[in-house]
Amino acid sequence: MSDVTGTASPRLPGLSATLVFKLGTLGTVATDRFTRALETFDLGLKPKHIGLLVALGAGAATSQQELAARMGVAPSLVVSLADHLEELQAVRRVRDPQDRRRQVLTLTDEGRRLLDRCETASRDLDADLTAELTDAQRAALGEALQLLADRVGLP
Amino acid sequence: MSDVTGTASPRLPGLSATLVFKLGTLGTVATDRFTRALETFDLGLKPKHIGLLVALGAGAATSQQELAARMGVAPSLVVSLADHLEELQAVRRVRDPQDRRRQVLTLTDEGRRLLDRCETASRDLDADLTAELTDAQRAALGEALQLLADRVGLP
DNA sequence: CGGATATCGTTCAGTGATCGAATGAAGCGG
DNA sequence: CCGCTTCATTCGATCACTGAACGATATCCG
Repeated sequence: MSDVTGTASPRLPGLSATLVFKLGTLGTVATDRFTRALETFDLGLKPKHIGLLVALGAGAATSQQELAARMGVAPSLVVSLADHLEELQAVRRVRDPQDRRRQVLTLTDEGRRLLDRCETASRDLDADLTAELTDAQRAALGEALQLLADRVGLP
Repeated sequence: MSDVTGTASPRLPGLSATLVFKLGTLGTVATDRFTRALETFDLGLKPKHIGLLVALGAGAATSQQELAARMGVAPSLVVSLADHLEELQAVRRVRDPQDRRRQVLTLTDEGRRLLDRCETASRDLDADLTAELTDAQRAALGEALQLLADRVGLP
């Protein structure tokens, strides 16, 4: 009966039914939980630190500029993240002999251990988060999110 | 010698294959895009403002404390968000006659219009984001995300 | 009734994350 | 050699957000 025009009252679906909205809110929740998990390590690390390690683990040794570009943050932020990670021996900072302006970052064994701990923690969070999903749903979700990530050009 | 495709260890999947990681990164992207869309409105609004409108639209008139609890932010933040939205005539602030300490917020028609604009913008972002998904995937994704949202107690 | 206590909204100062501009060292083109 | 660019770093500024203090109101209990 109601609106043939179709514009008046799409109030039931609503903004909160859109993907961007759900992704935004769930993303915050996910990041919060991961942040709390990180805090239990008691190393003063934030998600961005781990993001740096991940961006580093992907390819070979990388300059800080390159890292900043990959992560979408200011180069000056990479400095402080790398400072902290270097103190923890998770990364090594070496001047590139071919171009002595560049600081080449590489992942150390300690950094790999740290990444493993994060992976374990993340899997635990995943399990808790998806407790009410079927295996098929879990798989479909992971697949779909991966497609979105590819679409926007992420790791 | 050590890498290449031989390692059957759980190193290949990696942290970036976990849901929390994907949700975190995609959540940031989604929020960034929504933020940019909001900026085109040129009303000085941030996602949190819209979050307040959504939290408000859900139920009836609500006190600021209640809103703060729902949104998981400090009551003092609700003050400034509501200040801005009130200037834009998107919400009305009225002292509760039953309890004159409480400021009761209600969504105005202007606020509803604003929400509609946001919904339209979000649907556009959704369409772009999921351009490479099949309809079935899109549906499954929305469903799964809704289950996660329910699981963690979100709108 | 009346004083102690709790609650609501508001203000304000402080903190943390992030950025942008300025700086200095190093490379590069002519 | 000399300007021009690029890299890392430092530093000051900004923005969102919080927590503590405050005043006004409400509620409880003797």
